[in-house]
Amino acid sequence: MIPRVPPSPISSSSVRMSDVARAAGVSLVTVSRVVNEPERVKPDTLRAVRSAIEQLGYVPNLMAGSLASKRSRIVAAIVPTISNLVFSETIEALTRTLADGGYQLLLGQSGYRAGDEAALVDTFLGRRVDGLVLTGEGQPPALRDKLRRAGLPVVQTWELGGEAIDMQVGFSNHDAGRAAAEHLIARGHRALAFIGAQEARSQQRLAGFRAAAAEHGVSDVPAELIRPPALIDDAGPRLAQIVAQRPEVTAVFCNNDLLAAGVLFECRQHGWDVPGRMAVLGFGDLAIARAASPRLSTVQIRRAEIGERAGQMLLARLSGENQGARTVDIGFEVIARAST
Amino acid sequence: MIPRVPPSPISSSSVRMSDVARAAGVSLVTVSRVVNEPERVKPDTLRAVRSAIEQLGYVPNLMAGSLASKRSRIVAAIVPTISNLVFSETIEALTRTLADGGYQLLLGQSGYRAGDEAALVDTFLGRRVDGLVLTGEGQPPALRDKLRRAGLPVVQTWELGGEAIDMQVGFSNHDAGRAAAEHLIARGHRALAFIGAQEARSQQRLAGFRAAAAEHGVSDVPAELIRPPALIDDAGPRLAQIVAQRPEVTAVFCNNDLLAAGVLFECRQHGWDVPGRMAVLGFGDLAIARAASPRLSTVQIRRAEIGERAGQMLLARLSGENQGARTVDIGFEVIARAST
DNA sequence: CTGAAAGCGCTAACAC
DNA sequence: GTGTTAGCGCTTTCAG
Repeated sequence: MIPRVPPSPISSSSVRMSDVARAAGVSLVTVSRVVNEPERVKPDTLRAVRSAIEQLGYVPNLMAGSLASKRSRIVAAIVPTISNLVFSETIEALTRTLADGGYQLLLGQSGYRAGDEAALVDTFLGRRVDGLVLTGEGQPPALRDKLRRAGLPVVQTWELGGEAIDMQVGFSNHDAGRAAAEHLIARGHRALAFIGAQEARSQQRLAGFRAAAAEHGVSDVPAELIRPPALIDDAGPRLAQIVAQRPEVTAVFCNNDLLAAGVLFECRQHGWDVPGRMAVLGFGDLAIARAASPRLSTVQIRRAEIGERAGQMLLARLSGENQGARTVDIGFEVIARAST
Repeated sequence: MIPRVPPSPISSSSVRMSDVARAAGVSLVTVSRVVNEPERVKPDTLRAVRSAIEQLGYVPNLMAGSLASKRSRIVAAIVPTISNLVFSETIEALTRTLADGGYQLLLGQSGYRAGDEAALVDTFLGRRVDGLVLTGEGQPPALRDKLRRAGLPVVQTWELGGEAIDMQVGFSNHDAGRAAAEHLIARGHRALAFIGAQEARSQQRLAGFRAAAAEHGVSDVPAELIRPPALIDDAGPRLAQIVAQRPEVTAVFCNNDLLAAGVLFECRQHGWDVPGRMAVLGFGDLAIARAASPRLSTVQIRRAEIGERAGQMLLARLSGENQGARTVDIGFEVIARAST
């Protein structure tokens, strides 16, 4: 028996719109309409074309479509690193929101290096992405200008303030730092310390933390700044160092919950009671904060909401709406649990 | 004084290659060469064209380039979710490796739903991505066929076995599960339990775990399977449940280190000594394993290496090399620390 | 509701 | 080394 050719569609990369048109006995334009605006095609034609598409295994070339329509349906996002829960949850929500709106996400990682961010922006502009999501608000002026001239919707996330390039969704890291200090001081602590990262937003929080502390007469707040990426296993040694140099410290504000968990473990290692000997305040309200023992007090940031709102703002603009808010403050909330 | 027009480049989206050509007094093709193969252009011309590019603020339209050259320089990756450290570190390494090779990463999240994965693949094929990275090896036959017909390089990650679509880089989850059981049994444990996720790879590990246990006469291994996403705060309650129903259990294998950390915290809550009352074995060797107290024994997976190797395999293929390995086993290693 | 013509901005041959 | 000629596969007018 002669083996028959399997009834499989031709390789997708070789079937073009015109092939479908011929097979369905319509013009190419009609096929385009079936794909993009099916409601404007007569049901009979629609059915015929769709069956041809099916039969041939046609996959529209979105690249060609983008070139012709000047809309790529791609949005790019740049984060310092994706392997930080803090950003990955934002990106997850953003990806989901965009996907629901028919957009895909091109991902870029700056690795906390400004030069890389600029280079990525160039590539993305070259790809004619329809929108851009950035992390932070500290882009160099040249970059800001370039983006404004490019005229595409841009959302800056995770920090408010500065002069927005276009739109912003985030919160005040400075205020969050203030709130952290006030929480610890309200609990009676006067000797505070800070563990964070050598990175803009963390340093904003430190500034706020110190400012609020100073207002209560606590003027000397030691800080340990870890060079990114700040991993959980950096936290323990840093705490040990703080305690060695400043044994009077009774409360530490950690710039994310993972670091705080590291501090919790370190305390356990030394047998220091938390919060008796050392109060620990985290940042972010990651799942680990709720699971830790003792339960971790923390500054809650609704990370997914940042991604969602950023996606919605972008989608709104891309669909022609122009009156939406340009700045969204999603705020933060100090959650008191057992560790402070 | 009449305010002069600022010396800023025209909006990037309006300058075309032909504009640069005119400004530099060369043909359009020469500009294209300056952009893509500068070594084939005479230094003088090069300089002239580059200065014109600079002056006009020209940003090449990669979309048009892709259409003409049939290479998008985009690779797509699909993971269940990016907000799981286990995948995000792989994606981070992949993104970096690809970026160094001049490729960008389009990100898709399947949310552990097979249907979403298939839909994403369609979109990505439509965008004519040059390569594809998938998680796992359990794609439905229709999808596998479609991908093979599409003829683009595909790397499946995080699991070995099955019939590869094209290339694979990962390890045997079944064997990793076996190794976990053997480690615990070697430490004298006979009443084992498992906490994992309702998800293919986790279940492979469970199967291996149970198989090895059975070989040592341990035939009844209770398992708690969490519906994804399995967060750290699910772990404690599950452990509590296991202990309530099976107080004889003395060792638990958690399917990632975050869950294991949750279990550690839960033990602390109850005052159960680890590993005295309960031995805890993690999976992944995330940073938290090294920071935990007690230090967490775990099955180490080199997650970044998966992303790196996947990227390299793709880049090699995209640059025409065809003899590289199609399957890379990156293995795993049981790391004994203090928790077992 | 459907079709014909005219590109989108670039690269791939092939000449010169 | 550089230029000329044809498209890449689709969407957009604008007619009918």
